[in-house]
Amino acid sequence: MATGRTHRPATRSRGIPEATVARLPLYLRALTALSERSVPTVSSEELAAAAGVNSAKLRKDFSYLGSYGTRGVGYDVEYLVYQISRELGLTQDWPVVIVGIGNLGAALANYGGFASRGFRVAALIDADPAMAGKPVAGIPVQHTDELEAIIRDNGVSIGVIATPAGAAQQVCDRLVAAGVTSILNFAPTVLTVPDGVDVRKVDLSIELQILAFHEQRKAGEEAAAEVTTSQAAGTTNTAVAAKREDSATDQGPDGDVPAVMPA
Amino acid sequence: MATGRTHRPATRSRGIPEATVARLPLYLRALTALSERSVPTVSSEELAAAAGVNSAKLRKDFSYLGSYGTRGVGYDVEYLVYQISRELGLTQDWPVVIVGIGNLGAALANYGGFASRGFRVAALIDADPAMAGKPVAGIPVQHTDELEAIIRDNGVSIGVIATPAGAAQQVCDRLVAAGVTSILNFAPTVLTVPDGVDVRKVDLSIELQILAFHEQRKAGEEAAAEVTTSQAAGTTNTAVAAKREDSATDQGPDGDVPAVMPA
DNA sequence: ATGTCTTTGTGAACGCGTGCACAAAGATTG
DNA sequence: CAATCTTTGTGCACGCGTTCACAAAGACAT
Repeated sequence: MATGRTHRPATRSRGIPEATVARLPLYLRALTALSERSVPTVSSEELAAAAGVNSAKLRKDFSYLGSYGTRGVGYDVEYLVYQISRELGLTQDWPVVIVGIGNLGAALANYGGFASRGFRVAALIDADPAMAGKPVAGIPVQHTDELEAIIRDNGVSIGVIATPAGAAQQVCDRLVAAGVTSILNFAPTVLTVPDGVDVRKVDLSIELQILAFHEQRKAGEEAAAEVTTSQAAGTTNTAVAAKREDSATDQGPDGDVPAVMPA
Repeated sequence: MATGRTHRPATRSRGIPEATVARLPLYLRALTALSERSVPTVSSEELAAAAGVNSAKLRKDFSYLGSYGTRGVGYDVEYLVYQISRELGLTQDWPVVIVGIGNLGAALANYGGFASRGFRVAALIDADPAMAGKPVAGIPVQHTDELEAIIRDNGVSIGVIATPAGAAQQVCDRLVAAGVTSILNFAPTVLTVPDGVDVRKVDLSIELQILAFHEQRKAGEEAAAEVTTSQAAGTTNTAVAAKREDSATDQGPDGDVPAVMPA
């Protein structure tokens, strides 16, 4: 179901599979919650349930990081939090710039989870001169002209693009030329980047379309079932077995306000 | 380039792989752009380049829909737009509710791409009584108390959750109980839903953490390379071969303003 | 009609990710 | 110290998705 798609076919980081890397933040979140409740240890079974994954998968994931568990007991929560944080590079500070301060950009700037885990909003950038100087989330918006200087002076390597689709590639090119090597793209466009630059995309429109597909399929099956079984009673089957969502592959929500691209 | 038509409607809709479904919106977007430029046909090679995927993969994807291409010519743009739209269920109207009208919820409500492709914002719902009646994106916000009635009266089957993490599961339960069977979750939490309900999650925090991982890895390799190769000249390799991002799997941005969950 | 050229559609091989099932490791109890 | 019980770590098999490579199909030229 979900997205979580890997981008590059190759580049098996350092032995850690891409699918595992995508799940580490999930484990980290569950572990942090346990840590706050002062739970000392967890079994793979418990943690897997909290993260919504298979316990065998979780154990295999952790095995790529090393043997941090104790048989018969489980995993030490604090220790695991540290190990995963370190593996994900969250023990260091990551200055991030957000380009395109429309509705979405502002929402991202205000997002609390940003600062909580090593990420720091170094600057907000927008092409509209009228926005310049106006504070958003306590940070004054700067004009696009300053982009290169901002990247350079703050040592920014991660950029978030929340511009309309039409401006995304251009912004991307400038970010990359200025030294950014990781981009999180919210604009509904396929970005072309040089080798060595990572791009992850988040596309609302795509997510909705995927849901619509399954919704349509469900409706079709329901109709078909209704025909074959004459008239069964309560067709509205309300919650029976609980199923957990699984990390799917890839994709997400999407662009900004005046999206140029249609779908 | 004439377009011989030998298409069979090929109702094979049942066996479409999930990975293919996730790419169809991508193709559709590229095709729509071509359509607006009045391009009559495209080859798999051209379209694949526009969508950022392998051409063989694209052809195989289309083969699941049926034989809509013409050998020696390519695919008829308009026809393909229609077929994919139909397959994705975009030829019908999908009323959607957005729950949690904070920064993110408002951004989503204002998002233009919503209406463009079969999706219609049926209602905005928020738990804050002060928000009730206030128009956002031209639509008056309604109180959570109305949730069940709204779902029922509008026949809503797709819900978007943009609440803080702490409220997400509760909102989800109410949506599902009211009849929603597809959920797009922006809150940083794992949602538990009954069987038959689809959940896709979009988590900004996770995306950033994945980028940080690769960024750290790149920094490490760079440092290692620097040691081995003494001092090579321009370490700042600026754009050489263009590599396209690929549809990954899963995941995305994230929650709302006052995110309760840490990471 | 025949031949050439382009592009599709797909058979087959390969690699990654998932989940089962179990042996090994360690804690715990007596 | 021995027996028992719990939980990890992983070998293995299976299935999905990707990619290559090519035969078949059709357009186009002569």
